[in-house]
Amino acid sequence: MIKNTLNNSSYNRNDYSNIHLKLKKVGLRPTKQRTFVASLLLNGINRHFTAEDLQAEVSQSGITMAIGTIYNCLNHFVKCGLIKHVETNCDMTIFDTNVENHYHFLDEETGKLTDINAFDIKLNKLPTIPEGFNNCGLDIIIKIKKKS
Amino acid sequence: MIKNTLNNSSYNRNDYSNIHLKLKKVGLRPTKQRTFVASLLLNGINRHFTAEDLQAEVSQSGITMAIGTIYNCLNHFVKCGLIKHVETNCDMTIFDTNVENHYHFLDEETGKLTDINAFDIKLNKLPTIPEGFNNCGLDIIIKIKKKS
DNA sequence: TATTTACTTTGAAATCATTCTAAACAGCTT
DNA sequence: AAGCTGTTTAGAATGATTTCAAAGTAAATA
Repeated sequence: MIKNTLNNSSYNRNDYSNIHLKLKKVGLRPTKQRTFVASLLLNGINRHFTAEDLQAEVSQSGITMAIGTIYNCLNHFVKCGLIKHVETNCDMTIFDTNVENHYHFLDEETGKLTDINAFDIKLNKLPTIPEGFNNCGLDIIIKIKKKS
Repeated sequence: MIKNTLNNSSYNRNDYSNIHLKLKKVGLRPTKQRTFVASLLLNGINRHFTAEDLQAEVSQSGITMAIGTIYNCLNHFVKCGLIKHVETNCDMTIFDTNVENHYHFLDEETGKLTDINAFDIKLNKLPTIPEGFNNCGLDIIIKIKKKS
């Protein structure tokens, strides 16, 4: 019985040099775990997901990663700007691979998020940022509910 | 030794008839606990607070309320539109007594929220709400961070 | 290449906000 | 006042996330 870890996985058969570069560029040591997660997340496809979602996806590749490592990895990615949190009050933290300006619909009943393209909302006036602070991003959530 | 509950508190010396009306109007039975919490929250002053904050405040009035009751009460108030959640990814749920349209600055480092007046943001274009759904509110959060 | 150092992963335990439970209690209706 | 139903309570349970110490690994040094 062979335990599937990153040591004997398909990891070693792929070329991850571009991902290694991305990780190094933000100051993260490109471990196998981070590299594999980055290969799933940083491929240009926009996604919303939870830590648990990601663990399941990793698992489907025949690879085992501790949930603590998943969180550790995602938190580092957020801190380095590779992904971001969506500001919602949901019971689980939702991550977003799209770090560009864009917004969300939030189905209040199911918690499901849907993207809103940046050009579908036009902001003609914004408040002055408080003295001594920098603007770090704008989150807009339009809460919706199925008509009954 | 007298245990301070709502039974022997200042509750009974006040006139809560207007609060009772507010609660009845939204279909909530005006229990002593709800009435007292409503007297703290529904006085026209805009506040952000957590369940724990509220429990501390109740406690300072010499009154004991179980944390479960605090949550139960706040959740009912939200469901009835007396208060609302702020959509943030903070570790604790933040409630808001201001149910009118308005927005927030969020200090990413401290988690502190500050109000933005509705007229300080001008939205000139909004996306179409998905078919079969109703718009239930717009949350805007401007994340800020102290200049270093 | 071998050694060292610092950082990372692991699995399990701990934390902590929130919800649940069952019994006691309190509004409301008759 | 009786009875019905919804509410409060304290404490247990839940569940997402973090922490821990030990083992492992990338990178730096020699």
